[in-house]
Amino acid sequence: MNTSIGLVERLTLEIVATIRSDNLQPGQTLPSAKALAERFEVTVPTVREALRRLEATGSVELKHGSGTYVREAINRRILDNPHYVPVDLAAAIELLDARIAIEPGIAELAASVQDAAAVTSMDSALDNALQVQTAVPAGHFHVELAKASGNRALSEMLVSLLAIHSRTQQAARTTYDRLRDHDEHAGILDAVKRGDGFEASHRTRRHLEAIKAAVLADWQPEGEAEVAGDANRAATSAGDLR
Amino acid sequence: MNTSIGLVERLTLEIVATIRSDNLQPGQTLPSAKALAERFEVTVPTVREALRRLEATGSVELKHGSGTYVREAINRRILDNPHYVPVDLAAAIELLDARIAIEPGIAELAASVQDAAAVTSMDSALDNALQVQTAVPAGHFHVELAKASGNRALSEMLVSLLAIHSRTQQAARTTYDRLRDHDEHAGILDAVKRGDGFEASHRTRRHLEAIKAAVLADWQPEGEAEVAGDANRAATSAGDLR
DNA sequence: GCCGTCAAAGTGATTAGATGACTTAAACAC
DNA sequence: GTGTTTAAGTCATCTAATCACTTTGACGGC
Repeated sequence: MNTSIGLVERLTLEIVATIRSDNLQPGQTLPSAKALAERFEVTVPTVREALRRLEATGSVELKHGSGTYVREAINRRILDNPHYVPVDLAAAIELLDARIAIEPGIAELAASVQDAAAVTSMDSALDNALQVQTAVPAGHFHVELAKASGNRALSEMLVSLLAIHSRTQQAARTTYDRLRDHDEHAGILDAVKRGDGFEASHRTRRHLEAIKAAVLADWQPEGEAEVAGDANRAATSAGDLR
Repeated sequence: MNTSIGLVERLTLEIVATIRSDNLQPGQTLPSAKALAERFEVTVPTVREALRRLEATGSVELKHGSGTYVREAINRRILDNPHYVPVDLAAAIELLDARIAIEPGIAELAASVQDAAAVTSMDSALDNALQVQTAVPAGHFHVELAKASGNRALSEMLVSLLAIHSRTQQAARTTYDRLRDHDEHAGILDAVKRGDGFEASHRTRRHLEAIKAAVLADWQPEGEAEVAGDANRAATSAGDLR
């Protein structure tokens, strides 16, 4: 009866269960594929198929010659599709619209929760933004804001949106000013600190709508201007979709 | 240079690419594993590992003895983690909070978009709800509402939330009345039809908060009352988290 | 003693071939 | 024409082996 699902899928869930029961944290290594095969009384190829499943969902990482490592996403419930390919500017706008729809609510929640630790994280995210920026970093202001809401489902959704965005990004270059970006973030953070949910929500919405407007404006000149002034551009366009 | 990613991951992306370029739709079958192995000049186990990745993300389904089938999720960007296990009542509340944070915005969007076809879908979803209910059906009112927003990222997020919820559900039984549920849906739909975004948003929020309140109230009696009146309960508790 | 080189062991990556189980549909008998 | 049987195609799993990469520790030069 229980065998209505395949051996591989069952094995996958068993591996996840042992990761949890053994309290393995992200960064730690799983037993070798051979060891897992013996423990669960299956063969190595079967184990590998199970690990590939977990790899696709970001739960583990297979490092050639090194081992299999637990990854953060094992604790996430909402993921981005790692195999999704089509990325154009329309998709970028759609993602921004999605953010406009959900982030004001997140900001409002964050203001009502008032988590001290989360506020600190947002503070440092504010500074980080003026430095270098990586792909979808922990320390991203909007992600920290979502975490401050205390609702993991919400922050996971935002992380997913931003992850997708980072793959779309090449198509959507923005000229959104870095300093303006910083100022608006500071305004949102201020409202959150004061516990003013309405203001936080409102500012977040305006912030994202301004970014969207900037993206659309940047889109207007169509084919041209694509090649011009890369160096100059880089100085002002780094603020980007945050 | 391009080989910084493994053979399996590259193969996975190539398979997705050919599914798209061959315009294979959900329900159609992929070439056999052996055929794929020959086409991409790898061996069958390697192909299988790639297919397992796609299986984990819901992009394909491997049917024993039959074939490999394309599935809907190949067109989704946001997914639920199929390997996520821990599910308790606190998680259910968190998911409801997430819905409260995002669905009002979705309803507002839907009201402003005014897609005729989507409204029709919501109409029939309204009726379906009084009939039997499956897991996370297409035809679910809130999903159709999200689709009516015209933003796929939003509807995908909601589908993910509900999919997670359906796995959590056993822990969270609600006494939310089916008729009340229907009436509130009708009210939201009415507001959407009128293009009254504010009203649609407001009603959605109240609707979800009422459900949350019902879930919490049901939780109060803690350990007791869990076993009592299953038959009676079933008559009124079917409305559930919609 | 310290540090760099190198060899060996451990681990994942990929291949190869074979067997079993399940599904489907065509061939066959009635 | 209908039902059963059979055969082909397909996924599922296993066994066995080779290759490639990483890490570590021993060895020897400095």
